[in-house]
Amino acid sequence: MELNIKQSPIENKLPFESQVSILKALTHPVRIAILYLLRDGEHCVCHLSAYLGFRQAYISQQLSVLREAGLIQDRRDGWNIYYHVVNPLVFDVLDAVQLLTDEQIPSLPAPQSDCACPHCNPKVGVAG
Amino acid sequence: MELNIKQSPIENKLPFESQVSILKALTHPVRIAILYLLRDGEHCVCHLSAYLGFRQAYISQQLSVLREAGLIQDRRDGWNIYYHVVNPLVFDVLDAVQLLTDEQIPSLPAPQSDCACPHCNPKVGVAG
DNA sequence: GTTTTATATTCAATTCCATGAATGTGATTA
DNA sequence: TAATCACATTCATGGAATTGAATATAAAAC
Repeated sequence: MELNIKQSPIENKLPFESQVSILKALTHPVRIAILYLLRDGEHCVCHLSAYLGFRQAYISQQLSVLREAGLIQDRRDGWNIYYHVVNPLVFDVLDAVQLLTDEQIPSLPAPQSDCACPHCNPKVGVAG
Repeated sequence: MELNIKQSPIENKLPFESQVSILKALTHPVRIAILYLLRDGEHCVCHLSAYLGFRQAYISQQLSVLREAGLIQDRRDGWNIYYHVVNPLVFDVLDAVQLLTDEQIPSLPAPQSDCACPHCNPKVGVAG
């Protein structure tokens, strides 16, 4: 592929389109934070919402951006939908950006509100 | 730093702000192409303009975005202004994104128009 | 000083992104 | 079937990014 930007012969696509679309999905503090939370495995939406302190609908909006970029996938289990990172190479991108900026590595958050999902409350509240 | 997004105690800044600002600067095909060209060393604006096939003013606009993000710096030498990458770690970011997308690595471009800068035409045209 | 040369900036129009609010959907339980 | 639960989507508005066109600037040569 040539670095000639203006025309790309057949497909009429700019080069770096894939890279740009990935980067666009990453260019958002909440979405980065979601990926950090998913670094230790899958989490349900209510979990992400509780830990980040945002409304569920808002988290869903951000999840949809990451999902449409192909960075995460969902899996239903009963009432909950669990999200996980498709390709852990995305963390190499985040790590590289973090190294470049030298911004501190965030630690795992304390939840901003209660999370009632089975992952957070295993086998609690079953039959009183 | 906590992953709590909504408030950041003193400075009233979101976490990941630095990362996001870097990623925003990278989220553009022409700017990525410029960085690829700068990977083999500094280049003047007319060189970048000729090789990428864009007007000089447009290239300057994109350069200013990269410059304000702290990714590149300029150096004047006579009539020309040469740009270079400040921190080569930025290429680790680009490489990581490239690995993630599996988009082909672009080769060095052939120029889209003539470039008359001293780097491209060393000691040519001096005194006839 | 003026002119030239390389580069930078401003302006304006359009398009794209962010996000609160409201509502919709699909699986589950009864 | 209806009700509930977790989650998704749509809509509307404000703000930011994009980019062509025109103009400005700063250094160099005269």
